[in-house]
Amino acid sequence: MPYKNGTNGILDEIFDQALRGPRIFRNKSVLFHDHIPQRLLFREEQVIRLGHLFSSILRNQRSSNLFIYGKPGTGKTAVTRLVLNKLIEKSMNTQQRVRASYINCRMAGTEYRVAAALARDVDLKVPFTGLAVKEVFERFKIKVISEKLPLVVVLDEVDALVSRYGDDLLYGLTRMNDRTLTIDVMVVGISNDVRFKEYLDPRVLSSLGEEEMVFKPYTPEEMEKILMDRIPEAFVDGVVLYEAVALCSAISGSEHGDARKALDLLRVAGELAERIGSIHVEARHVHEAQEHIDQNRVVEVIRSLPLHSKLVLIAALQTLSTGLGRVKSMHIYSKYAAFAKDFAGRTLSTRRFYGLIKELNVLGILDRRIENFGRRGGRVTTVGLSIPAREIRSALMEDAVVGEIFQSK
DNA sequence: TTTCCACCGGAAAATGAGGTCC
DNA sequence: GGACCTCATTTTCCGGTGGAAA
Repeated sequence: MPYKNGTNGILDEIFDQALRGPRIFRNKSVLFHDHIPQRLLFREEQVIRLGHLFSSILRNQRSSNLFIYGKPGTGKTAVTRLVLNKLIEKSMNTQQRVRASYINCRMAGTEYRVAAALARDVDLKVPFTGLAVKEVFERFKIKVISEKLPLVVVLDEVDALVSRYGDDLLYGLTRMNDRTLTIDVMVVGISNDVRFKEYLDPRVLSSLGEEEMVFKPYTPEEMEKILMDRIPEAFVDGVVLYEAVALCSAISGSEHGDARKALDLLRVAGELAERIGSIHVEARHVHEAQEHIDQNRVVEVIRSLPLHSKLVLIAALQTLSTGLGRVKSMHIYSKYAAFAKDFAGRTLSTRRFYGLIKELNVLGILDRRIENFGRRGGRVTTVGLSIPAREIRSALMEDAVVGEIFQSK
């Protein structure tokens, strides 16, 4: 579509349409993951139970540690944060001060960063790096003991921490309730992985698992009611058609009852409807939203890949363009090695190359299989594409270095 | 049944850049 | 300024793999 006055003209038309076009959203933010609603449908039981557990802390008594598990999008984080926020609010309105720390271990990334986040939540200054984890934890412990304030620590996606760094930090936290230390620390561990408990040291398991909570997936009917509950706050009255809500519930219901997926679909469907000037959010917008989310994910993933992963992808594209459906990974490696030498100045080892192929497979871009060709051929990795070559190529073209390779070939 | 191929992949070590502490 | 720390990435080492061929 040609625009007058170049970029300025494009922006004028976009902004004018936003001002003139029909209004779809009232408050879009309630459809984002980080929004914590005032009430959580179908989770009243969990809210009440967690409230009872947290209330001991408010009475300055030691509370049982808690382990929460359930699949993604079942409300674990929302319930915990809702009750935690209420606890903090209550403690501020009364004389009973409570310290609370919520840390997402996957977002934090490393054991050091989790320890540093704990320390910062009790108002300690901790550098980004340079100290031993034990040192940071020791400073945190000294501060907590000196303050004598009850503390609630919520470690979300705790499996990401334990699977990579072991359970030393968890052990240290659960040991803080030792009778010789006169402080009350409640540890709440949240995990998507039920088997996570198998990796824990029995001492940590017996302490962390004093109480357990399981969050079951939402049924499609429950999901529909949750969406209906958010719609009056999120959208202008009468904008969202029932067919769109039913479809969002059905799609997310088929993916283990993930409420986050349902909210994403509804939000993106609303954005698409708004963009084309529609006065309603319809089922067709939900279908488009699903495609849009999948496509955007691929483009974003490829765009954010490091240079050598992009070079491996180009090598795979070029090797596969010979017409074969699948190729041996070593054929891709020789092509990659030539690109890497010319455009990156060095070539990664085959071991690292296998790692990159595996990562691209996990990301859903390459299809990696291990096949056996017997005594002559041995056991090799063969590679195909998981998504159309043109999609990969167009995402890769955005990179200056990689675009140059395409132009030079 | 054994041998052999051509990698595969786990574990540990190395690297280099960021930092703190004394 | 030197010892020591984290962290992400990469390399090195070496035992493992599984099915066709011998």
